Amino acid sequence: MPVAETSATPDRTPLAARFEPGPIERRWQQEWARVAAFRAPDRPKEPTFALALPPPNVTGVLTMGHMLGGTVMDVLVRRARMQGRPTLWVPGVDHAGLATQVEVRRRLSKQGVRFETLARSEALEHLEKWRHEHEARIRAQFEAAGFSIDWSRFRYTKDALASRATREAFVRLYREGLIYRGERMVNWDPRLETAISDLEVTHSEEEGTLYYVRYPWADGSPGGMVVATARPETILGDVAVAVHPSDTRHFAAVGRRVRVPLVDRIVPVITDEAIDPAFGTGALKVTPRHDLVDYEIFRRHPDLVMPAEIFDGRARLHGPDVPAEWQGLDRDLARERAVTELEARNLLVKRERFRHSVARSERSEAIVEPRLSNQWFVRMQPLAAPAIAAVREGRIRIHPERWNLTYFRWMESIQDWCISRQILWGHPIPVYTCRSCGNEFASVPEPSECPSCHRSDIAADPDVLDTWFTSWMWPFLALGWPEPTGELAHYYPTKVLVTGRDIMFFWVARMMMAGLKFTEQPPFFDVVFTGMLRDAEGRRMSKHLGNSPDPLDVIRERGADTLRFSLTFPNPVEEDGPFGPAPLDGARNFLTKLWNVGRFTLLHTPADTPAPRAPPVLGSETALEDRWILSRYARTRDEVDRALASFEVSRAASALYQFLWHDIADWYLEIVKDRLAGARGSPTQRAARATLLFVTERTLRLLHPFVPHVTEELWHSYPHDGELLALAPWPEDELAPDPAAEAEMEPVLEAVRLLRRLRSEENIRADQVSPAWVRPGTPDRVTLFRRQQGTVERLARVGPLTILAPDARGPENASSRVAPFGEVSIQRPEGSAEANEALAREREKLVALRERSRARLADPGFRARAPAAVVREHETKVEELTDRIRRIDAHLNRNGSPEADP
RNA sequence: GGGCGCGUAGUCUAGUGGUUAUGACGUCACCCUGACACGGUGAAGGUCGCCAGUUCGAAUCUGGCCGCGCCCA
Repeated sequence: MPVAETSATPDRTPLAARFEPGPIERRWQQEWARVAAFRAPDRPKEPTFALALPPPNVTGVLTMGHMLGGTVMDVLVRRARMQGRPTLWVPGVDHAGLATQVEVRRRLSKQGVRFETLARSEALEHLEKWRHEHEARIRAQFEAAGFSIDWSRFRYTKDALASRATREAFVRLYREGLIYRGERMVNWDPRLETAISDLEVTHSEEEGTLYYVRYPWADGSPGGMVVATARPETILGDVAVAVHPSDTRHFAAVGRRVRVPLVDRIVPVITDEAIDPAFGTGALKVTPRHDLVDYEIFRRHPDLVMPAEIFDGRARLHGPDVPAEWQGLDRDLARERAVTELEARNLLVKRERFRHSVARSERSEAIVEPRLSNQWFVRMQPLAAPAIAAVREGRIRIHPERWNLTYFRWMESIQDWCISRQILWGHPIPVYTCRSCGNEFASVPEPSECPSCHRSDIAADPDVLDTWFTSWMWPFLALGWPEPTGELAHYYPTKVLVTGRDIMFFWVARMMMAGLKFTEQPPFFDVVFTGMLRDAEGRRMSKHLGNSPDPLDVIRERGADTLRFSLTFPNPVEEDGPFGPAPLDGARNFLTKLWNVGRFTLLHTPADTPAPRAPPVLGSETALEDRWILSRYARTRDEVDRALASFEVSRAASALYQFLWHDIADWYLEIVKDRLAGARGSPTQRAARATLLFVTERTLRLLHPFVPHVTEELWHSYPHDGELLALAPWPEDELAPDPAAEAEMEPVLEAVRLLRRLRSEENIRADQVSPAWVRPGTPDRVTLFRRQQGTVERLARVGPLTILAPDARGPENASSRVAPFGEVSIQRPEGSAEANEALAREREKLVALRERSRARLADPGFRARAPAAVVREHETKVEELTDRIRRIDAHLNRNGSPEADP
């Protein structure tokens, strides 16, 4: 294990010839852990940078989506750390009450054990076992990715502190009247036998049958009301038939009474605005206990009487209104029986297929049974208002900004939150009832007596809390709230939250509400939503579909850095995008490129070279390519900083990709090869070495947050100060872009490109060096090309390259291209036909371009209204194009294919 | 049904009023040139969904239409 001194010299590790991620990643992960590089300081100097890892559910293992979020977070955290800010990335896992219980229940049932028959303690043991297994797996996955998490501060949403915080929050809201218990229509999951929240219900279009049932008139007159229903079994709970008040078809029926089939209950025909006249016959049955809309209709009609329940918690028929022989039938059997019976009584008018929206429990897939039930709720409006204001006033910013709309829309129509669950795995609701005096009270500590009558005969509420009631406090709970811990004092509010937008409502919005309510501060200032990854078939990757590869497998096969980079480039992290072999290959290729650029640099860095502490000093002797690459570096650094400041992680990754591959590797490195291989110790060789070392070393720093292992490895082979790149300073703006150098370089690069193209068009063999000419348009360009002659010769593989005077006669037997800066020509090989098609095609293109600009200039409106600069631009363009066309014509004419200038 | 968003080369994508429309993958041709074939060089490939409008000027702004996606009912 290399341990660096704070000196220039040689703890430099030799570099393997081939990039092998596995050993590198293990080595640096161990080293980071050994020196506790990611442990947040206990007494930091401000300003700090803290971020709470969205705690994954212990339900399962991590998916690629977690890797994506983790990568974005690590980029932000590692950069902040390199910038010298005390940094805390606090991790944890979520007990995921219902979801976990479902998983454990499923596992046990495979072993032939019914969860419900277990003793409470035994069931909890199974749940804990599950939790421990998955917690370990999740942690291993995050560690393998190389995320710079402070594992010493790991938390769990059901640990003792979380329990304390949950009770504290509940009791505070309870005492303020923001939590209440009430009999409401809730979404009931009959398979799991618990209430669930609105957000845990998914709606889907499904094929169903619509039954038309005749309700005979109560007075015995012929006919009756024909009512359309998808659920004839609920007829047992009907209290009325309703029509829309303006529906003329049913005017005569309103106020009359009908006989409910199967139970022979007499009920009225009423009117209500909620009825859709276009559905069925426009007449609907009203079953207040089993439909939300019906319940609301019921409440608007005080004369109606609430019937007894007809379903139990497992959605099986029961109760006084259910015929004895139907008792215990489940919904589906009940429907069959009802239909059979209606047919037998000749009350089933018809049935038709139709598509309708079916509500299912996200957890169990069971069709949700709307059920009137006694549950605990949080009043959301008073909590939502400050959270809406925080976003509206810019105290919390959402990225990308367009999700603001979705956020506002949901927040502004927010419904009360059902937080009680009839399950085992969760924090108990801290409400107690005194059996002696009937007093109901909430208490943070477990109470031993009734605070009112002081007797100890108290009963705890049997329900537990929705998991989100704990996780909505995550950013401050994870830092120790409600205790006044150092973490809270130094690291709260956290700075940013990164997560998938699929949990915007479940979690993000609720966290804002909880933070503002309990800590009177936003829990974070920026929310960054990542996109959803899609598999090869274009489906969203999800735990649910099981179509995400295990991150551990991908890391083992391809390496963590490869995985991380493939998630940030080329597809933007904030958009939905594909994940698969193609992006992984791209990332691997890039890392190999980085590795080889590093190797090449080190090949030309003598052992006693000091670390590049400052940019190379520029002087009048400095080579153009050195100034150029330093300028490109300065631009790239600025772009990376700008992008990361606005959380555009992929834009930063892309800038670094382009710079390393195209500017450094494709151009700079090729240009300076000659200088590097030249006389030992010459000033020009030293300058090239220093410049190459500087730009590649700084690039390693800029890339480190994205691909930490490979950059750490390379950096240790570089001359370096300090022990770890992870703790090395982030590059500040040591130098500014140099537009003059870039402008001067451009004709040189363009000449190389054109000569290469000519070579290719003339089918000149790669190993053949052809004579070539450059005829610049101006004397100062002549000077430029005389200086850059060697560069053009080597990069374009031409020679000798003759630099002609602007008015010189062009070469014979050559193919030419015309550029803005002048012309380039290459000698045609023996026997090559005179091929001017390319030049003629170029001419056509230029003529078309010139026409476009001329047409613009001919328009008096353009001259009058366009900015002077734009007009001048087009005038210059026309001149330039005319010049180029004239010169093309000169070549074409000499080659015997004259064309007139139109 | 309501709302929101998105339609740019075969695929993914950059580009919020004037650019010869960006890049990646893929395709084709040539090349194992001493950092890298996980590579190099070159090329082909786009009526910027369609139709109107605003403007001197529209991929970019507005409206309508078509298609796709998401959220909510």
